[in-house]
Amino acid sequence: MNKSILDVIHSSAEDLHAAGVMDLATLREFDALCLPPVEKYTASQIKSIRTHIKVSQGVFAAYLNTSISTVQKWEQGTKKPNGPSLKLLNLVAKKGLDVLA
Amino acid sequence: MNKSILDVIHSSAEDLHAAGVMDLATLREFDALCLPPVEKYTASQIKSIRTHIKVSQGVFAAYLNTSISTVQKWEQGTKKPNGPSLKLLNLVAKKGLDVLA
DNA sequence: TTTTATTGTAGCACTAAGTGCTATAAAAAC
DNA sequence: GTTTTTATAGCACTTAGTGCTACAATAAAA
Repeated sequence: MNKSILDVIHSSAEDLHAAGVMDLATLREFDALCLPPVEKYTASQIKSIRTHIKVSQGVFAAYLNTSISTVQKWEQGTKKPNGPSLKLLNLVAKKGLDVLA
Repeated sequence: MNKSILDVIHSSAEDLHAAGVMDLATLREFDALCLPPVEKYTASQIKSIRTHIKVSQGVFAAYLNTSISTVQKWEQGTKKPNGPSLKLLNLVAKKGLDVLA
């Protein structure tokens, strides 16, 4: 998956929309196709994401709006984060905690 | 919950950190306390969030990194979004879809 | 207008994530 | 050295998440 190609497609779609050739709904479809792939993380990677930010499991859980127990199980590998949780982890890993504030 | 008070606390904590009086970990604790409360949405409210953005259930699901089936059940009231999902819905409702891109 | 394709509704069934709780250990603060 | 915070480990339960199917409603194309 070449990101630059997706970027070109994306900006082209935006231009078409700006020119009135493409409606908003269709533009959104293109946007969805150009969404960055959501990475999966191992237990230790999840822990790394948190420790690099220097927050406790409790604070991390608060930002993600989940329970301490859940964060613990992610980091121990007992349970794996589901789709939306993974999305949040990706956001934090790539944009920092502040995007969730 | 008065948001302006939280804002004052938050910026005060940031100042203390900038002055070297408060360490990063403690600052984070304050940040977590000042996190905006995550609102719960009814089924129809969730649908409104999506339709206002003018995206299909499929596109919406792609942004949230969840399944179409799940979005449908949220909107039908069959199932209720869990913590992290609610967090994402709040982000979209308050900041728009682009924060997830 | 009729057909075709997309989008959304409704319900069934299953699995695993999410959650709470407890006890213990490790680390940090005092 | 003591206390407090933070993290680990495991048990038990509930329900969200997911896929699949069939059908209805809407939109697009012929």
